[in-house]
Amino acid sequence: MSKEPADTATKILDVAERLVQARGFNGFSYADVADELGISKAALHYHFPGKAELGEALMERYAARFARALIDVDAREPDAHAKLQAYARLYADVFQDERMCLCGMLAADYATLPDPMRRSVVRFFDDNEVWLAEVLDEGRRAGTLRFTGSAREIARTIVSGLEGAMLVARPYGDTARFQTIADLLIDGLAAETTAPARRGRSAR
Amino acid sequence: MSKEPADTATKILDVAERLVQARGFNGFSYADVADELGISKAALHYHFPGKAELGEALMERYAARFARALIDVDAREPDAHAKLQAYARLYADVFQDERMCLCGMLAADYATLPDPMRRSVVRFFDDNEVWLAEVLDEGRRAGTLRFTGSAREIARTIVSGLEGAMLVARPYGDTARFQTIADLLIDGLAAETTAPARRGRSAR
DNA sequence: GTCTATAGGCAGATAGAC
DNA sequence: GTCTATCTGCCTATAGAC
Repeated sequence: MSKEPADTATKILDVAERLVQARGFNGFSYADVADELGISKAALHYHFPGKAELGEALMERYAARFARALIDVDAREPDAHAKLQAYARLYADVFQDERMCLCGMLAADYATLPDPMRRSVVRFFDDNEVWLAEVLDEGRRAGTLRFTGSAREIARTIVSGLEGAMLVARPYGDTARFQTIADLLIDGLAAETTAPARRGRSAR
Repeated sequence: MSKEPADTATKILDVAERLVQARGFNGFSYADVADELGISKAALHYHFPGKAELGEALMERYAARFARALIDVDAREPDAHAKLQAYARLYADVFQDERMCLCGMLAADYATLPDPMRRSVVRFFDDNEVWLAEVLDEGRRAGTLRFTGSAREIARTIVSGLEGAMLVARPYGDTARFQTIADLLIDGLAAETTAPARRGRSAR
């Protein structure tokens, strides 16, 4: 399903997305995208008036795609721990050909971003934390996850841990390096036992 | 100590470092630095022939400063857990006025960096992992840290966890957000108890 | 929708005077 | 060491023909 020829706007977004994920928002140009697609820069400006608008469209599509992926995970995985692993797999899937998570990359470029893009980046992290916190609470209620303290704080640790794992593993071009860290985060922080910040009794 | 007037080269490095940490390597220009110091771009080129050389000098100084800081930590903190906390504090100190860790930021810009800078970034992460792994092993031997599995993998999780925490917390301009995650990483991953990846018996 | 042509600005960098 | 002046090239963006 959904394998139509893909119109120009979509092709532009595809190429731009890959370039931003690999090189950052200040590391690619309209010329890069135009050359790769064999069209003129003016054609890009027809579809996206300026780089700011292109960036917004990029974020909008990425966030929507990610939201759909989370709904899929909720539908497919019954267990909270499995949901966390599926969540980490979403990141692992992105971590190909030198790509960062789009929002992780834009978080690095944050100081130079136009305001609408900034808001999208923050919203992305917020949404992810909310989803993760719900999964964590759900797992704790069901007994498949054990942790002490705030689910929201664990959620933040997972988001930033996965973003950081991509950031640091990318220079090594090493998927296994990312995966090992992701496993430690998920299995160590949220499953089986986790040490509370101070003086908590250990689970099990 | 060491509060001499600071020569031009040092002032250039100071300004450039802050700009790179805040805006990324592709988000600042010679003109930015020159304007802020009230000198000409040509003067910058006298001290650092090109942006690549400036970047290398930036990395060199940053790595040396970080290495000294680790030696200080080793000298001041007797306990492995305290060393980890002091290590996290090094990151927290950097996390001011919208700054990222220099190497975290350059990891994001990695695809666009000249080769010598790339090597410096990787070396920085390698050195940090080696130091952390030694602290972790030392703590395990002394009984102040408890974890199962490879110290090197835990070390990688800490490095990327702290880098990711900076990356994600920065858009919120929230130091507490960073600190909470750092505490969870250090106290949860390396102290007291930590769950092994699969089916391990829990410590304590 | 896509093109060519071009504007206008800023990037990194150099020459040569002081 | 630092300056002014300048170069060349790329950047984002627009105008107007097809």
